[in-house]
Amino acid sequence: MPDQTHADLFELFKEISIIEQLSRVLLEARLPEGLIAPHFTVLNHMIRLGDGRAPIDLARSFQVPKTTMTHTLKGLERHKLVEMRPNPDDGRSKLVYLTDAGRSLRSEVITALGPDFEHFAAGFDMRKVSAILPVLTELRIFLDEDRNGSPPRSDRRSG
Amino acid sequence: MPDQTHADLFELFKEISIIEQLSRVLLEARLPEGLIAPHFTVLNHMIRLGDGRAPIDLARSFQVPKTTMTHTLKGLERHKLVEMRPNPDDGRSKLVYLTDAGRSLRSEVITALGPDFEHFAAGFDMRKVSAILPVLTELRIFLDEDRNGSPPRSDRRSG
DNA sequence: TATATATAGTACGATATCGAACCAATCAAT
DNA sequence: ATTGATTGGTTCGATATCGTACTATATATA
Repeated sequence: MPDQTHADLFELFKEISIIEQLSRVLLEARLPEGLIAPHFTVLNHMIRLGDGRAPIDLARSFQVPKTTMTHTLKGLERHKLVEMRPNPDDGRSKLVYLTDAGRSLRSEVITALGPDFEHFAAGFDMRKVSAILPVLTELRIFLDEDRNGSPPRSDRRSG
Repeated sequence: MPDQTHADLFELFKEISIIEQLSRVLLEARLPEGLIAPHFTVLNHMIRLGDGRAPIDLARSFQVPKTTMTHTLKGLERHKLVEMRPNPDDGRSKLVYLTDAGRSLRSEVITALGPDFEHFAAGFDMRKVSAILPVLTELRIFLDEDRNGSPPRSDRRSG
């Protein structure tokens, strides 16, 4: 039997995995037909951190293989939520830009989530959420920086 | 702009989504070829809560469509980590049992994660993990119970 | 008992994820 | 400038996820 530290970490990741799944289902229930969580996540990321990045940068940010990002971006393109332009500084790469429709959709989804959030806040002590948020952020940053030290299993990092 | 409650919840689920993905990559790096996180998760679940349940029960527990669970169990069966027997009490259903190999594998994976956990504990204040764990559990329980009040989008619930 | 409804599981098709292999462009080292 | 290694992106094949539709069995109700 592992020690308490191991047990806590095991439990931590188990709870997080379940919460991720349940919250993903909630999000996807508010997305238009044909879009799933990764599509929305990419839109949100670009609005927050700026568009005009290369797909490979997005793949790194989300820690997914570049083939996966290619596929996700194709979906967003098909729905006219982003558009791809050539990168004037590098003939190999493209740059991803949000369309007006992309920006609008992101806002609409957030609005549509409002009642879900209200319902949540009505049944759960939001002070507890606020209390754990900084730790989760710290945790995410730690894991995110840490992975850059581990050998990648494939082209998940940098190709 | 949504209020602080909305912003916190949005942030909460975003962080959890990222942590889930990073931790899943860590777990899968320790799994044998051909097995991914859901396979391990099902093994772990059966060891903790007992085997001999029907696939539909597992699907409900993990909040995945029953077709997904069928597929996951097929993978576990192919690797001889579980075996399916008919349910003597219900001709429609089967019961899923762990094999010795299944039990062993689960232990081995946990052992293999040991160094990862040690590394983690060396770089992150474990008291913070212990502190947020009860809230995450409470959160998971809330979401999990809450979903039973919402209309399902398909056969994710109960078929 | 007969029939309608509900449930467990599977088959199938569409899309998603991901690793391997590949191409074109870039960069590094002469 | 030439050559070799690296990098961004795509193609392709394997597996995963999920919704729809279907079969078989069970349950409810006439």
